Amino acid sequence: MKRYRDIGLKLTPQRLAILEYLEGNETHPSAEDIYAEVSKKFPTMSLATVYNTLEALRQRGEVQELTIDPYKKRFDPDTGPHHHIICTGCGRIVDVHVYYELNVPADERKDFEISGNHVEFYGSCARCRKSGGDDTPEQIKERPLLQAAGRKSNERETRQS
Amino acid sequence: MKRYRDIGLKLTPQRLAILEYLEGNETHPSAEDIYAEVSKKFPTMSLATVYNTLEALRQRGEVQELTIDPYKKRFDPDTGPHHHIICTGCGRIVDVHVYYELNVPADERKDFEISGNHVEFYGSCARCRKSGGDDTPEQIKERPLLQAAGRKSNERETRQS
DNA sequence: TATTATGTTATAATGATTCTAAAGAAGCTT
DNA sequence: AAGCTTCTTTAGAATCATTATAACATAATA
Repeated sequence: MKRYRDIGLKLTPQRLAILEYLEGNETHPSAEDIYAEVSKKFPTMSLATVYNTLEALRQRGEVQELTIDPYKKRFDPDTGPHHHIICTGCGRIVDVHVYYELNVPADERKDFEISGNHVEFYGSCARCRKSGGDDTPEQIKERPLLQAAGRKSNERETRQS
Repeated sequence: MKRYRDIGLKLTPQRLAILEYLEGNETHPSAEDIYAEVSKKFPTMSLATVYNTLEALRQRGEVQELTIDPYKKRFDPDTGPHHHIICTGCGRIVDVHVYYELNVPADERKDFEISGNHVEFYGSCARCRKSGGDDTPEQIKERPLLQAAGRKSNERETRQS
């Protein structure tokens, strides 16, 4: 990830710590997750700083905001094109570095000009399949994260691209 | 959409109105949108009723909750498998009824058992491309909905499925 | 039509995120 | 290395979407 100075941001210790935590991180942490970790090193730090920094980075294309988790935004330092699988049991997210050719035929495009795409896969991770979800966050225990109904992986739709 | 009784829900005028509004609706409304409309007919109605009903329907697989809009949940009465394009200018969402074969190779699957998928396309609608986005919601004017960085539609990733 | 389980309502509570205003620190400029 | 200016941090309040609560109302059913 580029150094802050290169992208027009002042370099502060807090930002460095956030950057360091994010660098190569594949857990797709929420702002809270980042705060929990980074505030160990900077106990007086404010959650707002995390949000500020994330937003600054996002605007400069240095992190991407994932909307796949209905409970909160998750952040991904990998800004290259890739997709994700989310565990509907515990919310764990992993990367899928596969390229899919996804064309939208004109009659389905409704006059939109398409600039990008992102595939969300739903599934259940090894741990959740075994353990009955012991480490499942409370939130999810109460209201499990359901995938889009009917979106079975091998059901067929209208046509193939 | 099935009648409430068939899915174990009491039929109330409020629910009927919500159902009616949702039936065949392709705008992917938020809870607030639904409330705005339905409360015209039932002025004493509470937003909570909308949320309750949506949640009840969701649990029974009668609507699906979309997480594509970072500002709020959007609801879709079409529970068959399909995908979406969201306008990064104004947040409008349209359906994409196309089937894509999306296999995740074992080495990218990280022990997940995949049960479904959903493709989010980002783009800009005809209206936004012309009008400079005059009808863009305040929210989005202030902080435009950015698509995942680098997720250009024709960039190539690791491999093709 | 009485009973009972459910649904509705207003309102309070929650949780994630954003805003505010004051105090602090980076990065110049000298 | 001191001063300035501007950006950043901070604590805390504010906001917004969403969920919970508890009293009241009503649909389903016998």
